[in-house]
Amino acid sequence: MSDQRVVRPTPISGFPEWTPQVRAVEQRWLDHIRAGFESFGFASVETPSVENLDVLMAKGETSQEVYTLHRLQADAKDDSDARLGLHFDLTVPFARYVAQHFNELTFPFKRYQTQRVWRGERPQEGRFREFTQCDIDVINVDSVPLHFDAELPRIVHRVLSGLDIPAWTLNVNNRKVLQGFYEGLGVKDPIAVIRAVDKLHKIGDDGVREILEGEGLTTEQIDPCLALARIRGAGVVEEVRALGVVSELLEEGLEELAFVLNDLADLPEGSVVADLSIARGLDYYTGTVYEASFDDDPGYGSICAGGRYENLAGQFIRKRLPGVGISIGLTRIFAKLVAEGRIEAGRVCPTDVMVVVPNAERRADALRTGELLRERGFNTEVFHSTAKVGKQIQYASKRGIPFVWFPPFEEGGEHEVKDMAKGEQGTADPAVWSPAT
RNA sequence: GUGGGUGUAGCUCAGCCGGUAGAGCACUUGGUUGUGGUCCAAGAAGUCGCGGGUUCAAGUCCCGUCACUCACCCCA
Repeated sequence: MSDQRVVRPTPISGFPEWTPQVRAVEQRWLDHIRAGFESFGFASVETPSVENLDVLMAKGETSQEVYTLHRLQADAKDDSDARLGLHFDLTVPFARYVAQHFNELTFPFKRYQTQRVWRGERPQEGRFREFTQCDIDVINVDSVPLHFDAELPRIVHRVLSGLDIPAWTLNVNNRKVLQGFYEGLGVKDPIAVIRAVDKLHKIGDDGVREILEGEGLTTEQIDPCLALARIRGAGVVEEVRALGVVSELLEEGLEELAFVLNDLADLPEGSVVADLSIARGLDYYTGTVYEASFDDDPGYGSICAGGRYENLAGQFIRKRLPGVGISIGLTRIFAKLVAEGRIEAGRVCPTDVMVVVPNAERRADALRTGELLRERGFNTEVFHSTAKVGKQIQYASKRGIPFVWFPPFEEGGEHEVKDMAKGEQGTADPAVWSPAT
């Protein structure tokens, strides 16, 4: 080592990265998810990593910590980039996208979008500043059929069931049920109640009661709110009605919820469950809401979430464009398995065959052999120098390459191939050889 | 943003009551001539996060700072 100064590489908190072995698995996941989305007819869309800040803030809620863009060399007066921010989810960019390409799209527009998003939060386990979301949304003019509210959980179920991950449950609720119920109780600020009840799993009944008392609710109001939040599973509609609260919005929400659940009745029991404690914070959702978590570790956070929103794109176009969407938190799920050592490492490299270069004179022949194998569909690399044969094989071994190819060491000699796992070696013809014995 | 923990070779860490750094793994080379995963031998590699202070002397004590990490908040 020289006495040159070195910039010590340190991990940047909240920006995960993987070894090739692990990345190989992640790529398989991505392929699987993509195929799952496409099997339902959703089309892929990709949007820039940045949006205008006023687009990102269109919701009016500045609760998200947005990373903004600026050039290092920009002089103090130059704020030409200051209006750009990295997107913190894919729904807002999607809404903008739909408004912008309105004329070119066919509705209802069904798209999937798998991209990284950025949030300037304090990272910790399962929570990142850069992570990948796999989003599917349906957006339509004026109204979106309720069938889509049921189709999205079905897609998620199909996709997640194909991945080797711990047991999870997708909880479903409907904002109208909560809001209608609270209104029926005469609560002044239903949103505040939704926020409080959303914390039920963490702070318990007493904690929620305390907050609600602070909001000025009476015991006669708080008790039904807590009772509502406890309702879960089959029979939710009847149980809610049994609480005796009446409101038009509540009834509407119950009917929607019942419709969705009924549509999903064929899924394995326990995979998609009605849970009236799910509220989804203060997001833009107005109807159906989804939230999935691991059964054995619900505190880890939601691994998949979404819902229905009325008119999200309304900020960008003078049309009513409601939608329903759901997002799989790929990074959060994947990182948990990586941390727990549950990812069975994939290949270090995609190479099927490594061709040995016997010596400088035979290199051209080795390259030709590599080309032939490649044309036949094998991922083939020709060793990068003329090191000792032992070194070359060792390299293949470390890289987990299953076959090492030996071109003739002398003009006119025979090719040989070695099965690294078995340690067996024999003559072979590169024009017809295949690893299946 | 608030509070706690940690910061020593590429990685995981040790370093007792202060006396100018160690292990394992990884890496390089060798164990001769065309063959890996084991073994043996040798070797290379450290601004002890950074800055300041106390001291004859600091990785070791004190202060500050940065980074990482955990909890809260919030969320995928």
